[in-house]
Amino acid sequence: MAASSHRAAPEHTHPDQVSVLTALSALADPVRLTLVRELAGSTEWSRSCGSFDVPVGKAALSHHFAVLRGAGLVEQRDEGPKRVNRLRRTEFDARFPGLLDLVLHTPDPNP
Amino acid sequence: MAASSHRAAPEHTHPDQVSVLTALSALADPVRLTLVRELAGSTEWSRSCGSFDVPVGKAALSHHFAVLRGAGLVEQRDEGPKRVNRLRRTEFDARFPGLLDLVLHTPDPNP
DNA sequence: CCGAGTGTTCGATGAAAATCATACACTCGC
DNA sequence: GCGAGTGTATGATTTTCATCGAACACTCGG
Repeated sequence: MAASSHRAAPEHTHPDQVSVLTALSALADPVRLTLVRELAGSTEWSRSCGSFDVPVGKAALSHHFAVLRGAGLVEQRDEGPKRVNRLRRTEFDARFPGLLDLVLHTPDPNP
Repeated sequence: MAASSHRAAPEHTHPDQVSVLTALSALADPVRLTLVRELAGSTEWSRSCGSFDVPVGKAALSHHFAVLRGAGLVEQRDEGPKRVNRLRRTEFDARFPGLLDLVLHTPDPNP
């Protein structure tokens, strides 16, 4: 039979149901910004939650991924014991054109 | 002689010195989002701080304008006893192309 | 020179959000 | 079925942020 997880599938919010305020709030955090950027530079479904280089414990990390899911930014799927991620580029771009590009390609000012 | 204020001129931050995180954080607040939107629909320098329809006291309002100034979103000038505002559209657009348009023209999802 | 109008500053308060430590749930290789 | 690896849930702590009230500063018209 098909290999399937007995674990509860994570709840996802489609970008179309996300308000501007929620989208901005989700991105207005240094840790989540790092996650999104690192995710954008990786192949889809290639990164598990624990594979990101952020200075927080795994509980906080789990929380941040929940926020990103709720903002329609990230999709997750269970793969064995790991939960792998994908940036919802096309869907999010359709809802908020240019926002991801901006966040990904705008360099910080010189101090 | 030229009419001049003896009041301390407000400190302004140019959008070029603003980080993505700061810009997003400034916009990720319901009150400030309202201010920016209302400002976008008005003639430049036509709105004093107190002329906005937001449900906060004047102390909080003053704080929000300080944040908007710090994010390079708003420019202020003293005009008599009032402090009048202007949305820094061109400059902010040059630094964060599309962000203001997005914030101003993206409708909220149907509940 | 007063008084009304307008904003800012300060200190305190309260609510929201991030974080942690711990305990739990699930998957898989051995 | 154990045990390691991975992520979630819960509860407590901390930090951050928005807010308010009151006091203060400035401008202008009388």
